[in-house]
Amino acid sequence: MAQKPSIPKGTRDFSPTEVAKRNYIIQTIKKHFEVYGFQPIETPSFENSETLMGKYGDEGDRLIFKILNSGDFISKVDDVTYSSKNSASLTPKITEKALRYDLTVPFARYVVMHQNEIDFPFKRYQIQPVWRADRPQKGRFREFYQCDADVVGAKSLLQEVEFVQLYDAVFTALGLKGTTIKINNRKVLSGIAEVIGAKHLLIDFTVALDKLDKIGEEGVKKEMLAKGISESAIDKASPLFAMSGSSMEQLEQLKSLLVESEIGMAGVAELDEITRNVEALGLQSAQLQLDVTLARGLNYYTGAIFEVSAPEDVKMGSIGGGGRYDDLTGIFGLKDISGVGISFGLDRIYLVMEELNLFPSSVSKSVDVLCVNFGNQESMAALKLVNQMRAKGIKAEVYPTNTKMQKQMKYANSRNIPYVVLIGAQELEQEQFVVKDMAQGTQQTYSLGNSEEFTEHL
RNA sequence: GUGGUUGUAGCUCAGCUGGUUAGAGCGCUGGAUUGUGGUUCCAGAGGUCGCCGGUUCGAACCCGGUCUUCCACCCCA
Repeated sequence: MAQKPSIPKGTRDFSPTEVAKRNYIIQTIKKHFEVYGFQPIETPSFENSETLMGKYGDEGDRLIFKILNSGDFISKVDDVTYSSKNSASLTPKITEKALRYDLTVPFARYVVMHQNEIDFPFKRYQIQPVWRADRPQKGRFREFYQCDADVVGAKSLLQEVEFVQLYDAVFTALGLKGTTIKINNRKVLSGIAEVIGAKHLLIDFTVALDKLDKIGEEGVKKEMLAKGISESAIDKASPLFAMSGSSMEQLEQLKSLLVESEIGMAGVAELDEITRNVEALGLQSAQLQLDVTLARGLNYYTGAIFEVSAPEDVKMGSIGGGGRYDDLTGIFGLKDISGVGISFGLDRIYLVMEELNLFPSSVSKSVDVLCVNFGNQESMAALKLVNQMRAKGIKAEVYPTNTKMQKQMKYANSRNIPYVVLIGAQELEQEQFVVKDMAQGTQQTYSLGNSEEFTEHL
């Protein structure tokens, strides 16, 4: 019995047009990564479980796809664990491998393993799929691509400035205007937690603060209370809810709030330097915005935190994120290596560009030239011409069968082919070929012996 | 992982309180047009109503389960 085919939830097939559009984004990102001096690496799709587990928090562990061991794995489990029916204790005994959850942790592992071959500072980029056992939504998949660029082994804040410029350069090149690059600093968040006396509740505090734009001031306060943050502490933090004005103005407000906190002031100083330098260099189409409520990736970020949101009129989560992590490689035994990086969410950028109609029509063009097939003799002449064009790198093909012209023209039209070449009996006799410009509807005749006359315009 | 939502032709969607052969637009195929697509006209093909089970004389419609989509939470690209 034939089964109805399907693919797992949260995964997708990509048609030729979709692949072309995805490649267009990838090529643009790749080009800029390389222009900025990053070098590509690739890592395996799956890692040893212990490399990934525990690096993304409890929530992260739950979302990691585990790979079942091969062979008779269940007989190797001891009876106590087996009969406990406890997933948490059974899982590590039957799954030694897991699918990559992001590109940053595998990169940290890579750096530690190859530390003796690497020239620091090491600037690498990596464009590969990652997997998360999340419940899918719009713009949220179980298999998706991340495009990461990171620098390890350099503490200078110049890197942060460059990453902001890199974001701006890529989004400008893609024609994606009006993106907002939000920036914050983990040290500022630590400072605030310290000043209000909730140092031990930093994560709870920041996770709640992060929701300000979503659930409002009252909602945030309520959540903080629920997490055990005292009312007086929340009161002290209240200036945060009313932060406004330019980045510089907000920094001034932060300075007065954080005078007592050494770490907080260090964060303010970093933000100050980064924003000043970005402002001095200027951005083309993106906007840099200080956002003290931004609190992503706290499991490893230690300094700057970035998040990019799509233009306002598009409903989409962040299309990029990143930050500085002072000791990511520490967990793998390599101390004192600072890293900072950013990530582009290919699939979400795709959805945003599709919604805003930003893909150039040339992206989905399959070939440049299609020759109509009029029969054996004629198509041989066409093949000859096509070979000349292919030698010049022009994408050209001959329609494979001698069907009616209407059908061939329709085919060219629906495949978005800009030029159709006609070599029929008449043309063959006169050693000519006719080129129809599909967009204009115009036709022009060229000599078969002098095809350059046509091809040099392409 | 929790709560909800969606599924009808290739696509976008109609389909009355359950009632006979389930419709439209677009697309597709053929013809008007034997050397001209994108415009026009005519004709035609195409559907186990997501899947499994139940209620009923009778189910696209009601009930249960399941898969999928999307949404909120969680978290995140």
